[in-house]
Amino acid sequence: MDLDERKRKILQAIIRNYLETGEPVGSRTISKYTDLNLSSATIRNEMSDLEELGYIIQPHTSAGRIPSDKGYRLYVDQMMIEKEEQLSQATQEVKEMQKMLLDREDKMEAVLKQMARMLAANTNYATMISAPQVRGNKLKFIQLSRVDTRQLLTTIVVEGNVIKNEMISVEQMLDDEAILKLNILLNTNLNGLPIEEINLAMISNLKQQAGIHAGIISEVMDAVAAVIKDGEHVEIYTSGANNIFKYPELADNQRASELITTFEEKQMLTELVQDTLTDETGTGIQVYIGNETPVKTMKDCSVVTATYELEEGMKGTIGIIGPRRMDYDKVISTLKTLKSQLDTIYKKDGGQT
Amino acid sequence: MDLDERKRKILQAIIRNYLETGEPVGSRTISKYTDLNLSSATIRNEMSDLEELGYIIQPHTSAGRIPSDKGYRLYVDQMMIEKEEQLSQATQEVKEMQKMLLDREDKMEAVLKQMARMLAANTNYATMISAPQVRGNKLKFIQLSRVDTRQLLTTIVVEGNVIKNEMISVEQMLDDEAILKLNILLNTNLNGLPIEEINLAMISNLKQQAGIHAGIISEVMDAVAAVIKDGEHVEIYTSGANNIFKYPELADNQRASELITTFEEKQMLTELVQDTLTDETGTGIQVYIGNETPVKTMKDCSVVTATYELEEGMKGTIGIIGPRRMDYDKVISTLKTLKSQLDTIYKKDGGQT
DNA sequence: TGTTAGCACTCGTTATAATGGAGTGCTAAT
DNA sequence: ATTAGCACTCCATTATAACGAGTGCTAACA
Repeated sequence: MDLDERKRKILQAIIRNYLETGEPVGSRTISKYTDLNLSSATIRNEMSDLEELGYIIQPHTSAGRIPSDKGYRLYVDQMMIEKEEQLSQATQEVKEMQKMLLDREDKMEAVLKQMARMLAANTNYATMISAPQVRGNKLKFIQLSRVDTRQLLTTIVVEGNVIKNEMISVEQMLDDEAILKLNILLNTNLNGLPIEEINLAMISNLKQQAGIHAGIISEVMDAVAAVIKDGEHVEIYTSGANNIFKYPELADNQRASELITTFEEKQMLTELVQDTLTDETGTGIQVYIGNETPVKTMKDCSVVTATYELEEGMKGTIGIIGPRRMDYDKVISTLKTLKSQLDTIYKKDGGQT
Repeated sequence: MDLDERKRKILQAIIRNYLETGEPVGSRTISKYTDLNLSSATIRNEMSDLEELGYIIQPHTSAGRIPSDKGYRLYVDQMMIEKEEQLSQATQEVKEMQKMLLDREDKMEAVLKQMARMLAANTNYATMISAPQVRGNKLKFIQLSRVDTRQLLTTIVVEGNVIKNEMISVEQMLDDEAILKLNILLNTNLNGLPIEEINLAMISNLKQQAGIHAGIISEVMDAVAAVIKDGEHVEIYTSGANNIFKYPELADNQRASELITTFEEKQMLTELVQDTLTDETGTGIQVYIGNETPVKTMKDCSVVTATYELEEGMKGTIGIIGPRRMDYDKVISTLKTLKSQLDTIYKKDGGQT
């Protein structure tokens, strides 16, 4: 099953060439391309073997060969091994990003959006990036404040510094003392509590203690519930969707429409994030070739993802989506450095909401 | 310059037909289509006139005619007059939306996104919707709370209920009294103040009073500044960009790529919002045909926009972007009813952040 | 004077055929 | 095991023809 040295070299040459040109590559091309001086006829024989083994495909008789998914897979795996720990010198674009990331005072949302845009511009592929999923599930702080005669503001802070505000309208006016009491009630009972431990009994207990202000407790608890729900929702930013038009094999109406929809709806991209986060291979980089991707609309694409991690448990995903014949080398090394940048820069004390 | 009754009828017939088919329409078709019994030859003469007047165009010598922008313009204007105050019966889709809008407890962001999606699904065009621009510029409430030994939370509420939170890290621990003092300081000085009246002198005054906690005041003021900046940034949601692939005249790579980029970047859409908000025609509905749109990448599209208004000054824009041959009638009436729904439902006490 | 039938003409679209060339597979010679 | 040579395949390109929808114009008609 193993390929001998020569076959591997030829396969590699085919793939390299195809990545550049996007055209099926013939034996004569390879015969000149490689340093092993062989005639086209010899190459033809080898190619015939490679096809039989499933590494390359002939679109039709009398055309050159193109790599199959299996071929790409071998190529990528091999590449990953060779490049191991080389961790490419920071390229120009990565330096730019680094500079950007250091500007931490910006909201994380803005940074991520900007990063997606930058990656897209630099790679000429479509990109996505998911915000770090907040695992923090302990209530850290909860407070009611009077903003207005008729309006109360609830502020809820969850571990990991997720902050949620909610306005509550009240009919009868509350005096400062009542608010203070409610605050004490809420904080003494809820502070430090894992969210899932808040149950019905506890809520009704709180309500009872709140007396005539039970209604307010209800609304506060609704807001807490909303925080949980928000936390489950994965925010995803995308950029460079238009890049798919640069690759004819993706640019026909049918495919383009599907892909654009996928990027726009983002819903389906969460599957990708999920898959990436679970299936950890050690390097934190994953390559999906063609049908391997969990998102079916991307079966004609390749996807390279990297997971990054801020504090304990806060993980996010960066993904690059391009044609099968994407420049895996460049993409992977870019992601690798970017990942390590993120990991180191954000490692200590996390971001803000 | 005015068209006689017959010419107008013919023009209308041409446009109607073209809207449906997307194909150049010939004289024979019209001869049968209309109720004025005329032979194709007569129609041909009339069409020749209409072309000379610039209302229709011949793509090439032996093809039918298609409407020019001027033709569309006449058609739309005429339609707007006829339909005036008819305010179409609520169609099925509008009813759905109505139901959705009543569900006000949702975040406005979610509602708007959902609405864009719905509109896109119902019309088969691309849609955009801008969040109501917050004009509220008075500080309503400002507060520091201790969340943690090392972290303070700033909560800022601006008129119109825009809420902003910011975490501030402190080195030396603050006791409750210090925080209380700071809060009093901030509120007595800033509450009810229009944001633009906060100047350097005032800030340095505050800092002086804060003594050793001047650094915290700085950070709070930064957060206030951020609120202003946020307010200027117009949030725009889009949906149904993929719909452009349903119209061959927009679906070629060049155009599609441009349009997709426009939708993705959203930046350029703000021009549209701006234009819509300023140029008020009374009805609140505006129609841009082809080159009339302020966004140059949409020169092959038509855009119909509606402005909606919540409280005083809080205006937003809904836009529908489709091919020149869009179903103006349906789009306009849908937007009209939707607009009035929004206007009435949200009119009293505005939404939340 | 407005309307219509008739007809030659235009021109994009579609279908069909012809040509070229890149690339293969196989065979026979080295 | 390698290679030169050659027949063969099949896509892509180009050329050619046939088609037909639609026009403009003219002449006849009410």
